[in-house]
Amino acid sequence: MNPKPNLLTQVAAALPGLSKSETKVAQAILADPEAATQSSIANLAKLAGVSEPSVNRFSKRFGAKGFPDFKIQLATSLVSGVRYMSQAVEPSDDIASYPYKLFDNTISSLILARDALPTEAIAEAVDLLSAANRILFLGLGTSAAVAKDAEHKFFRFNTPVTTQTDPLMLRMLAAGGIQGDVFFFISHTGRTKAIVEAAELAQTSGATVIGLTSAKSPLAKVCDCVLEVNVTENTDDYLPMTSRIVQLVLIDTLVTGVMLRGGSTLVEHVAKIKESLRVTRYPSKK
Amino acid sequence: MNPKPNLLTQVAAALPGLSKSETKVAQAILADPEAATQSSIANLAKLAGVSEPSVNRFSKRFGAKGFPDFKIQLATSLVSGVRYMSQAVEPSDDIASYPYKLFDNTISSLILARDALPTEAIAEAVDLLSAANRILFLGLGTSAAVAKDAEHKFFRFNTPVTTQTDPLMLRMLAAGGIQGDVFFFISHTGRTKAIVEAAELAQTSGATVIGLTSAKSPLAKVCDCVLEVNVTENTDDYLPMTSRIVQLVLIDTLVTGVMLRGGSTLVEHVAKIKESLRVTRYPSKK
DNA sequence: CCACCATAAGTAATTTAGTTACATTTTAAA
DNA sequence: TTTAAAATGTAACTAAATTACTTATGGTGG
Repeated sequence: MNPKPNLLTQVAAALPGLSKSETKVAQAILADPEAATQSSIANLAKLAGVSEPSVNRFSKRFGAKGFPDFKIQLATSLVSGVRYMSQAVEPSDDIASYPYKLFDNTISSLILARDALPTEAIAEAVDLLSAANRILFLGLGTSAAVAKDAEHKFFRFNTPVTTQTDPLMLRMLAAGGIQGDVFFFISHTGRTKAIVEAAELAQTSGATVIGLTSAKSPLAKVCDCVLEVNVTENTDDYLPMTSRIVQLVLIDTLVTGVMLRGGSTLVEHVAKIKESLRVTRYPSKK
Repeated sequence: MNPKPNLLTQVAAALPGLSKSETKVAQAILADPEAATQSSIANLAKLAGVSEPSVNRFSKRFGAKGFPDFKIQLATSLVSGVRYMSQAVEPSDDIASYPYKLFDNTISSLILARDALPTEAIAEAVDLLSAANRILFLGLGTSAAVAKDAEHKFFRFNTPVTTQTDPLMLRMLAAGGIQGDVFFFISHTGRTKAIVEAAELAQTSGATVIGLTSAKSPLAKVCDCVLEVNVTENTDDYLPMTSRIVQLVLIDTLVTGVMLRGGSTLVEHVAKIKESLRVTRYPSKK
């Protein structure tokens, strides 16, 4: 089952019930688990100040076949995460499996995305967004929700922000773009005609065009700055889900980048806006 | 630095450049990496049909000190994830650090959320949503974007779906709720007055009230079914980000649950809707 | 086309690591 | 205080991994 008890946690939890030398071993491991996965049984025994068999017994107590096996389990538990290459949801899945599969899939996608972040493009996009007089987040369908979220975030800065989902309005907006405008197009496939056409219009209008899309897509070709997000959705029958999550986190990254660039002034401004919401809420107990 | 190359990926990537027996070893490992972490060098050598030193050489080729070390690295790489619990973004962060921090934070939150999933509540919510005559996703501010996303997802089913962000409309909607309506309120804090009041109204109107919020919040108290999401945002100065991601993935879970419950009929229905979008896109090359 | 060198793979010996069996010590109870 | 059970250590043993060395393979220049 999925909620895997973390070995390190287990060791910590078992501490009170352990014997003298076993406690020593546990403490030695807890002190530097990383090192424990690297050292031999002799080394760890010396470190803990006990004999080798004590370490061996300790290992077995925690369900390992022996010390080497224990080390492997320990190494695994040091990485909090998900089993790699997660699985697609199947009709046979039930409540005990599909929620975990979904979370694992999403987490995997984020990990893959993180390991292939287009940092240069991010830096460039932050520059462009920071310098913008007006920002327009444009996406259709699922990407509309992403655009809306981006609007909410960027709205807190001093720059005017707009979103639009009507294709005709989109065309008009794009055609009327001027220098200082940043058109931010969002499309997972990068092949939605209305979006690509609007991007082309915006491009010729003199505005800056940023695309949050997959590499080499038609949309990517007409952008000044492409934020590549390559997520392979493993859902043929079910709905695409993980790509927009990655998009959202990437937008968080941009927001953060713009804030960092803006310095304390911007941070204060945002804090003021945040504070304005306080009265709309019931006070927190603590 | 952060982008840690996954050992398994590395092995797969190196395949073309490997010698005959090394390829055999690689294939044996790739065939069942899990098993490889458990077996001895002799065992793996036999499995791959090569000699033990070949396996040893193979291990060293990938930067390990020896075979046992290789096994540990392999075990670690099977669990891809985040090493340390999250760190807050600081003003001193630059492009090389903050994007990774943000992704890591998000991933950590998802892992924590996954390990504390309210499965019973999810199952209940799936039942309620499946049986609904009408579903209303209601959230304000950032949660409005989440509601919009939920609407997009559930829209694909046969059930009418609505979102609303105008507080007055919200009150009226809630007051006019009837049996068969499912009001789905989204609020990270669970203390937004407009939302809590609407939930109270909906509750008395006879409709079903589901809340996607944090435990023990005012909103949670007035719900028939509470989907608890406890994410501690570690952003005082910066913006809250990770909570909505967790919310979105939880909504994905509900969508999936409803689909699984609906069986092939519903899957076909969704496929039909998906197909209807094809003509709005430029065709994919392959 | 052969010879030779370089690279690759295997064999066997050696070394290292880990485990087991047993002896000793400690601790707690009678 | 004696005794038995649990805990720990010692030393012998077993298994695993590594190294050094030998044999095979494949490619290149004579």
